Amino acid sequence: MEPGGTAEKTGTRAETRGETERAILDGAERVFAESGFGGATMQAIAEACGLPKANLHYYFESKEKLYRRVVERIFTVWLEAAGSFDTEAQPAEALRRYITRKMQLSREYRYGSKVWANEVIHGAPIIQDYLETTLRDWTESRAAVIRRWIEAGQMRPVDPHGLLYMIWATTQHYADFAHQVETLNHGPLSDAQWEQATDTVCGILLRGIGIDPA
Amino acid sequence: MEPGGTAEKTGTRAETRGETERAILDGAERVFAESGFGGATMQAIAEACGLPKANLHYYFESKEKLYRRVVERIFTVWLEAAGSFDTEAQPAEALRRYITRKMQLSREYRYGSKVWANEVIHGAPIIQDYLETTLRDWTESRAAVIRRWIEAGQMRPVDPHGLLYMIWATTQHYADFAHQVETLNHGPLSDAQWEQATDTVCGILLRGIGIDPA
DNA sequence: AACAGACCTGACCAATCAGTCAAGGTTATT
DNA sequence: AATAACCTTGACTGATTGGTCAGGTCTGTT
Repeated sequence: MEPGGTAEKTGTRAETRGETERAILDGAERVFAESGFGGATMQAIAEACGLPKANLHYYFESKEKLYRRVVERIFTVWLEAAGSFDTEAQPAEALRRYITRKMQLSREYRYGSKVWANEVIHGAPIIQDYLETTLRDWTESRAAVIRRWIEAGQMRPVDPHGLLYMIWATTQHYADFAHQVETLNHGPLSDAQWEQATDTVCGILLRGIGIDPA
Repeated sequence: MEPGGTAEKTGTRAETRGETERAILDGAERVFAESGFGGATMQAIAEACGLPKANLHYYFESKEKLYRRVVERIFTVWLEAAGSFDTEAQPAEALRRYITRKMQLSREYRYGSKVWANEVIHGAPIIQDYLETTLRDWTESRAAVIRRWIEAGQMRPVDPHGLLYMIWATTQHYADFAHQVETLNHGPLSDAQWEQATDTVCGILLRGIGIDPA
């Protein structure tokens, strides 16, 4: 069989390696999301990405190291989602963009979101350092932006952290609790339903902080 | 040793049995919340409630049966929290009461909330039937109440399900993501901080649906 | 006091898991 | 073509797990 394990055509060593690693990460993300860290088995991850179990240990030292990489990946995606806070001066457009983007990510990376939720629920045993450094810095800088908007009279005075938590909670709910939402909806959300959900979240949150959505 | 295992004084058989069962359920709730279903071990639960492992199997047939009882317990508590929907005619007071109560429950039953979140994240393998029957019925009846409020012009027209999801997401966030919140807060939330968080959630959600909080 | 039935528990099993390893295959380099 | 480095994998292992069970203890009843 080819070195890549799957059927891709030959590339450079580095390319092939990168593809294999990503395939493992994708499979692991889904299995960790569906079973949790303790419930997931390396065998199940191996089957999810079509590789023999021993091969996983060749690319990732241990189950824990693999898990850490999965969590780091979704964290990075989320951090990048908040460019709007820096580029937009007006809270209305900035927040609408951020919320919309987070809703997109909930639809696109539902497994990653679930893995993160799992990790935090269990007390963040693996990524506690990220919470205390990167996430804390990021949060404080965005809270400062919100505070400036309030001082400039561009929005109603609310606790910045409380507002951020509400944005995270409401948008990630559509990924983490997707199963519950889909059960109550008698099936997956359609494109139109995702758009409506985004509108509802944006509308309530923006009006809630005293901004009339155009 | 006494029949109750722990040091309580003798009571009737039924009383003692009830107390032991509750002690096991409490310990199991915490362990399941901290480690997930797959990660939790019967040994850890046994230690959490100070009973030998074999004793657990005397009171609860299997790990799965015990888990189910834990999930059912928090579900029941939540269902009872929504009396305000029935007794209050005005959306302002009804919703404020419901949100406040849910925030209280997030503080008081943080482990139960986490177990529920875990279960739903993993696709509700154990309590799918509850989602399709009890929760669905409950949700539809509350959505109908919200629709009546909208028709009566007592609140801005929003998707009732979307609003319920936002209430659940924002209130349960303070239980499920308590670890993240506490890390960013440099410690557990004080009484005053819980009150402020409740005010922020109530204020934004109520204004968001066009109700000016008195 | 004696009996029955409920309750308790240390010791034990079969199954499963993360991780290892040695042997063989493939690719790049000279 | 020869060599070295990299990759793949079936088979194995020590440790852990959920669950069992036989034999003991305690409680209520007669």
